[in-house]
Amino acid sequence: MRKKGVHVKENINNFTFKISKETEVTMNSAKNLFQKFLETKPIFKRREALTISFTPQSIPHREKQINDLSRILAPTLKGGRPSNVFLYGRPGTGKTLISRFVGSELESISKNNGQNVKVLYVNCKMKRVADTEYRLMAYLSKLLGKDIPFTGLPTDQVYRIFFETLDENKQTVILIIDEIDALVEKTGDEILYNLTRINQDLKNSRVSLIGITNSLGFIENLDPRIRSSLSEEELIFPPYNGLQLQDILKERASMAFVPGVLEQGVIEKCAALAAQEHGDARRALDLLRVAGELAERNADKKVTIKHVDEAQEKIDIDRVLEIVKAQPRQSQAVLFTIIKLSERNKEIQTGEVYDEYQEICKKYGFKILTTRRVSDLIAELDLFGIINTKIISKGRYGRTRIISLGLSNSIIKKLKKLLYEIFI
DNA sequence: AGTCCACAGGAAGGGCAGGCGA
DNA sequence: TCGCCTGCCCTTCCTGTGGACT
Repeated sequence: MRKKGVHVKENINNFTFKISKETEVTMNSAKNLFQKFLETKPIFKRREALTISFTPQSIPHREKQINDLSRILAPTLKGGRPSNVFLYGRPGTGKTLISRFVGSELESISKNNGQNVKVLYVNCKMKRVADTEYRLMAYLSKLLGKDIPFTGLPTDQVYRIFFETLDENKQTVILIIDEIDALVEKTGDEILYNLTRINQDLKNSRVSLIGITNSLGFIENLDPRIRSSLSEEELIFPPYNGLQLQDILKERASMAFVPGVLEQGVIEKCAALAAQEHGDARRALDLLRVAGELAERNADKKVTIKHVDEAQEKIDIDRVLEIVKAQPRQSQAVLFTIIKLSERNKEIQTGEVYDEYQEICKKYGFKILTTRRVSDLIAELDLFGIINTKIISKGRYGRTRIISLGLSNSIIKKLKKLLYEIFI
């Protein structure tokens, strides 16, 4: 006898199993979705052309920077040591792309010329990879083919291993250190002092540094000895304007999309939105890629301006959710406290946050941290752009941070749901 | 002018985990 | 196994701050 709401579905590959009516409906809708997806004409031809890891054959509106950097690195081809160089510019202005692009060109030309040139790239914002002195040295040694444990060795030994590995062969090494300001902020500038003096300890090899930073004031705060040797040459990367971003997007879109799928005005809209974000080409590419993905997901035939608007919101939500998911539990508890308080008041003070935070800790069984630590967690959330803070003085009633949420209502709603799920 | 408040934030160090070499 | 090293998270202690109040 058949049970109510359950029936027997027979023999897919000789298996017999029972499924409920509800499950059958879900399976059918999934089947329909896959079918619809298969029947829809593809939108993307080469999606990766819209990702930041893609290196295009040409880079519009950066001819000057490419020429300047090439001129600085050219002495390598005649066995000389090029000057150390510093690249400045806002995010998404092409610093990383161009340094890697010129680096790989240099590597291939030097190979043809019988020169041994190696370009090593490291991003100091890669957490747990290259964000401390030890890890940076270990990572660079690994790039040179020498594995060093994650921890355990004295730092001077890690330096020694790196130097020895470097000096094993006669070669010129171009060391690209991206987000160099993040490294110095965390570990101090001693590491840069050591790196800028690296050639004094090498017999066979030569090393040149390319430092990359978004922070224009970074170099001013360095020790003068490091400043003079690190920035022997400097290149500035100005932000792209709307028209330049359009050129970049048109070129990438022709590689990424099937011809004719982009509605009139899509590229212009992505470029305009990214131009508002300080001319960030990365943002423009993300917008176009996500708009395409949303159209593909809806099985739409064309990418429209509506998709770009949706992409804009999706990127913001995803960014915030990813950051919050990656935070330690205590930081999430502090954020949860701020969200809760902001439902009552638009502006909150540190003291209120700490009082409410203690209640939340008791409720969810977390350890209560000190005010000092919570103050740091609030500062970190501010740094991520999730909250906005401003230090004010209330005269006799002390100094405090005024805290507000810098997010739209839809993001706050999703964030609250996410934090509830994590805590329960 | 001096005092006071409620913090901000720097410095030092403790405790723990992960890992190495002897 | 033990001593040593590093990174990380955290606490404790301390000084600094700036405007209202006395």
